[in-house]
Amino acid sequence: MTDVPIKVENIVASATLGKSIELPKVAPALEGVEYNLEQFPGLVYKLKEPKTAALIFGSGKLVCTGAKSIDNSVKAIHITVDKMRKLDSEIPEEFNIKVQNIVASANLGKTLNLEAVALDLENTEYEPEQFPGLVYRLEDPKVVLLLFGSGKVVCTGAKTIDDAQLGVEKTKERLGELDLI
Amino acid sequence: RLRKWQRKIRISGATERNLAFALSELDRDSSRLGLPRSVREAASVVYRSAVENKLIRGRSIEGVVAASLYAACRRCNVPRTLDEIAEVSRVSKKEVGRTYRFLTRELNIKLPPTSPVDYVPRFASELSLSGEVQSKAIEIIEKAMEKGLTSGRGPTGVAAAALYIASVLLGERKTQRDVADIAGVTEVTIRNRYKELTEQLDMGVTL
DNA sequence: GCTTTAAAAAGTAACTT
DNA sequence: AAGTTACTTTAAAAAGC
Repeated sequence: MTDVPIKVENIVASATLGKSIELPKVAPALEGVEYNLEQFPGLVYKLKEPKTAALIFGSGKLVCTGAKSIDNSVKAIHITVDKMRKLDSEIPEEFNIKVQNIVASANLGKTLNLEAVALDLENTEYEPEQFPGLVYRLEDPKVVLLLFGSGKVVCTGAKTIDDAQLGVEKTKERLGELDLI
Repeated sequence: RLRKWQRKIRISGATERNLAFALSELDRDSSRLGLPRSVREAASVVYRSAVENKLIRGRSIEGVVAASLYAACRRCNVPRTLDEIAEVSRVSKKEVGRTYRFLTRELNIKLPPTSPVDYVPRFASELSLSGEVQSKAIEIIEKAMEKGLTSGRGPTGVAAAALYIASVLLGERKTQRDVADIAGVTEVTIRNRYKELTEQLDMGVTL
């Protein structure tokens, strides 16, 4: 019954369109697209709704970041690819999409004494000179959490929402076992 | 066989040359930071063990020296910030921090986060503050730590605010600007810590 | 390792007003 | 002194230097 609600803040997903793409050819279909091939090998296209950013590569692979739900990430990718297909009808209608990372935030409800957590909790890094959060690496699920003195937490590295949720719960449980919360 | 022998000589020659370079680099950084020989020695011990454990691969000697020195300063309780280390070495703050994490992990060196208390003597002497002010500042910091007022806050900012408060309380007032400059933080940070400490600890408003 | 994207947490910094 | 913007940390993919 640990039941700590988490909020998904960002989803990173990749798609493989299955066909190489001539970036200069599809670029005109994406209003406001940015591309400095000297600086970065992909096109950068920002969608307003769902508010996301897509990185499009000549290999036919694409990365979508910024969505707050898996549905929106998938939706954003399809909207972007549909526009590209208007200038390149060879782009398949169906392709694979894979969630690569999920960032979520949560509130443990109680404040934390980070110096104490740093001493007793395993696999942590805490360098307040550099960053106010304590870095906690969980092995199962394999996620990384940032713990703050306020009791707020950020969980990243999860591939599924369940893992992000589990990561937060296990962290709270472990803190409880060590009498740190 | 002769070839193998020559290679061995060449390699050990390079090893010695690298060690000599590392130690001269360490001397240069240490003197620029005004560190005592004991800290320099501690740093060379860290550096040598890094070499023995083959941790230099893929890293610059300067970077490992800087990180070793950063670690030694912390272990000897005479901390220098990553910015200060980066300033005197020719290594970026990011590189020093990254190499430091690598070394502490690989050499199983576990250092607790720098305590604001360790910055008090240095800042106080640069500000010409008395031992009474230092003691008072340390007392303030210890109370703050007990109440969890230091979690997530930069150690230099906490030390600076505590010294500022102590200097006012004991009639040796220094301006926030002077303290901020010595501690390497902004006046805004001192004010934020100052408010937090005076409000959440005892102290009546002493502004 | 770097480049580019997005987003949260909390502290600190650098500018404006 | 208040506001704003921006940078620190974490993860992950993409193609290439």
